[in-house]
Amino acid sequence: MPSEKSINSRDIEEQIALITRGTDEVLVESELRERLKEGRPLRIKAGFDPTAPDLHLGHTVLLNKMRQFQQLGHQVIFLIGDFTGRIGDPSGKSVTRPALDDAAVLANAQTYKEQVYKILDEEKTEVRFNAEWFEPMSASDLIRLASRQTLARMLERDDFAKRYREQQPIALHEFLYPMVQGYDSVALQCDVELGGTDQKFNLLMGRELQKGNGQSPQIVITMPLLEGLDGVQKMSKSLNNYVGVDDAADDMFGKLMSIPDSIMWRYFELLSARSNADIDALKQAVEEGRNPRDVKFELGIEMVDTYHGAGAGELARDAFIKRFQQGQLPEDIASVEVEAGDEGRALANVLVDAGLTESTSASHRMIKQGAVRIDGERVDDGRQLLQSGSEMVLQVGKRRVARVSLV
RNA sequence: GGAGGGAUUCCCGAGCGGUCAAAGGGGGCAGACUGUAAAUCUGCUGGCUCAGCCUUCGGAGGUUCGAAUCCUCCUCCCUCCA
Repeated sequence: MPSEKSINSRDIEEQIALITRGTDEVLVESELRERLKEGRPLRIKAGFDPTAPDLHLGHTVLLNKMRQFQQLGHQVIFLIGDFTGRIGDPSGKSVTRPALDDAAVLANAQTYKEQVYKILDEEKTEVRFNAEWFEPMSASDLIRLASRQTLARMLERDDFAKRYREQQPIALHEFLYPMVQGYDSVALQCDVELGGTDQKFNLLMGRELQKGNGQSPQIVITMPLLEGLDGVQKMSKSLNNYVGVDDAADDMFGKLMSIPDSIMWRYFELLSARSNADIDALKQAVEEGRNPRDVKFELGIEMVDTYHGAGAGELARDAFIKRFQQGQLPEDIASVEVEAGDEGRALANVLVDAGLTESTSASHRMIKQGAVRIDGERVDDGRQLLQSGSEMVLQVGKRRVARVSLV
């Protein structure tokens, strides 16, 4: 970590170069330059929704940028939108989110901290909750805030325009979301706000509101959204195409191996700590015939090392090779006890009891498709009875395995 | 406040009195193949005591031998007018 004096000693252009690296947009770069010249630690904000406490690699793109600011000696504010979370972010689906009670918000915040400090420097992070300034706000304050924008302006936002066009419902309170989020910047007197490209509208709202409150408008920096495992849609929990920072090492590695080759370089660019020169060297190697799979191994190893400690990556890779390349069973198979009763229990039901299938209907389907094995032997009858006292390894497909003992 | 349109299985979307557990696509899962859980091909995709049975088509009633399909009321959404 560089010391505080580095702010002044570092060349402004050098800071700009680091800050803009990997960003989607910096609005407005000239303003950023002016702000940096002031020579004080800038207040850098990024907001997070308290309803989704499990961070995934998509979030880390932003967190890495926050850390860079910390390294340059600036003040990073990790804002937890406990109040805004209750409104429900309009982006994406129109499903109303459940209201969270205070206890749940606090618990989520705690989870956030544990995960976030794998990347951010705890000492240099200010954690804030926006209920702090919104709870005391009166109805007249809120209406005054709402008066600062127009319907036409709101409908410029892509989310809203699209939903309006497609005849999807837009509740009025959703228009308040950008206003409220923008007001956070006023309350915190931010110099810079970071967010995903999908947040651009909300981030710019902060500028508007700051101007209206006599503050200099914050500089807005958007980071590209990381594509999920499918390589097309953005990484998100709801699309189930994410790698969680808390995922088990083997899981994390396996998920990263499943990304299409085409998206591999994007992951390197946005997630890897490697220098551009190193990444270019890897690209060069693949062009010259190196197996892209092996380069993907490198990516998996680096990510697992980052979140599970040095050395964990190589272990995960070895386990992956054994299991998927050589078809061996994983080393640590979960053990499950299933009650069989006096007459024994049908295989189809045991699979459900052991959590390997969703329903007995699903069991029968899997068996019909040749996906089920008992101790490595493929079976074709789901009605066969398994007697109590026996023990076996049950597999459904390549990924679901359990050591089952019948009692 | 008025007029009209709509709500279908995870999602989109057909169906408009029986042959509907409900077309097609997406997603997901499985099998084969492979350099990987990539790509490609094939199959499956409500539940159960699974060659049979049971429960689904916004909700509640009703008509009918029989309703996702017809009627009544309710809830929610969209469009136009005010």
